[in-house]
Amino acid sequence: MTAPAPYSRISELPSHAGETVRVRGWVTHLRSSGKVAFVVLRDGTGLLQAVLVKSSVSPETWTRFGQLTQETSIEVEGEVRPDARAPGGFELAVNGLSIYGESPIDYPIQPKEHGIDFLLDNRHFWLRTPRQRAIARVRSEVEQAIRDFFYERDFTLVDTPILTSASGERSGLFSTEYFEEGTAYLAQTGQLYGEAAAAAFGKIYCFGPTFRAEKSKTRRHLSEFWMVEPEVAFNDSEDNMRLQEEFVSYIVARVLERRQPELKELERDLSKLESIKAPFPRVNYSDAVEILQSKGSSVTWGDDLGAEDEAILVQDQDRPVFIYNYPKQAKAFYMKENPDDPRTVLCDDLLAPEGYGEIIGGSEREDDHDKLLARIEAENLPVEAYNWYLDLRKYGTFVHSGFGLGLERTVAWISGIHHIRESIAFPRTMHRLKP
RNA sequence: UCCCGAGUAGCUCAGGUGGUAGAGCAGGUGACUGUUAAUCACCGGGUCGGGGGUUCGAGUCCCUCCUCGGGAGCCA
Repeated sequence: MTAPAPYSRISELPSHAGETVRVRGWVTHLRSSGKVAFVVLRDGTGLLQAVLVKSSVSPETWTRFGQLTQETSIEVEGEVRPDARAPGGFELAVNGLSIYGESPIDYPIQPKEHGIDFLLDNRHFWLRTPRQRAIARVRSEVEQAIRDFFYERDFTLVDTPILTSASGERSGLFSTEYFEEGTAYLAQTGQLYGEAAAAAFGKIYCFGPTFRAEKSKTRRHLSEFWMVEPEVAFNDSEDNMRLQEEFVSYIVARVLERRQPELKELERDLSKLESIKAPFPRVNYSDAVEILQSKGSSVTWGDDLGAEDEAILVQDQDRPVFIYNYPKQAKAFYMKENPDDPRTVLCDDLLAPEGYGEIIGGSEREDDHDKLLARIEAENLPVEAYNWYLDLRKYGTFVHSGFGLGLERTVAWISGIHHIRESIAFPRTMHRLKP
């Protein structure tokens, strides 16, 4: 009795040419020509064409081929051999086939066009398709690049709470009951906690899911999205922007270096990514308003910039653009007043090219206790919830800056996909909680 | 919340001026020894989103509700 053939993943097959191996996976295509049959299977590392010749397999094996349907999970055993006609250049000459789990004929995803509602309802299956797997791998690479970037630069990762009492942003909050403490809110940002941690470690970042109950229905919004937020003690707003452009350039370079097959699957124009190198253009908010007005926009000084305005500012740019120092009333309470123009705050938005919109919002934080307290009161925020945050300005206040980068927007931009919902495995949008 | 658009077979869609529905793919059966989203022949498949109205008659016209999509605002 001989030992069973070893298992191999599809990507490893070229190194097993001439050997007999077993491969496990899911059926993606079936073709039959009477006495020769082809099974294409997927195992997450690639596609394998397995060939069955009726005269050289057992009758039982031939019968089992007839029972296969799309997405049946199977094991095939056979000899690996090079063949130019096979996808990947190698195929398996099958001598054994076993079925792990059958798949009824009503498997919903077909190799054809589907509508978006149908695909989102079947997201758990949609993930199995080549394009969606490519996006997910780009996302995974972006996340790893984010962690490596900060690790290499001696930032400490600090995980911040998701259940919070105070919020950092003004937009919609998800709430839930919290024991005897009243209402808790799902975090919209980890920033305030990050600021506390920056005084302990100097350089920190947090990275996790954040929640916005905004009733937004656009291709740039999710109600649950991932945000990475570094916070650096003694960085001013200029240092902050330099960190941002270095960070974004690093992420793009990493994906270009390691995810070529995925970018090819996504038909991404690589030249658009290759030009993403620091430094990025910087446009002062006031200058931006003048530019926009000269191009016919109706914005007036003091307004936040709308989606159309942002599109105008990035058109013809081959890399992201900083818009910095917005009016105070357009921005959050924690941003530091600009000493050179107190109507504005020291902050920046980083707008991605090709119409992907704002991928980063950053600022120097208000480090003056009294000014910060005045802003909290002016916004009618509950001061008692911010006492600990105000304490940071009372006990050894320090210049510090940080920013938040939206992971899904960044992944959508790098992948070149139209809608942000495909950049996370199970998107949460206004009208979708399943699957 | 506001402004558009769409709901017809499992999926993607077509159905001038009202006369109770079609195609492609998927599925079933058969043929084929090298297929690449195989090909060819035949077969089955529908509460036309729900409700109300006009009409002899509504997928089609009117009202209403629901669902979904696109966009705006807000933001990452």
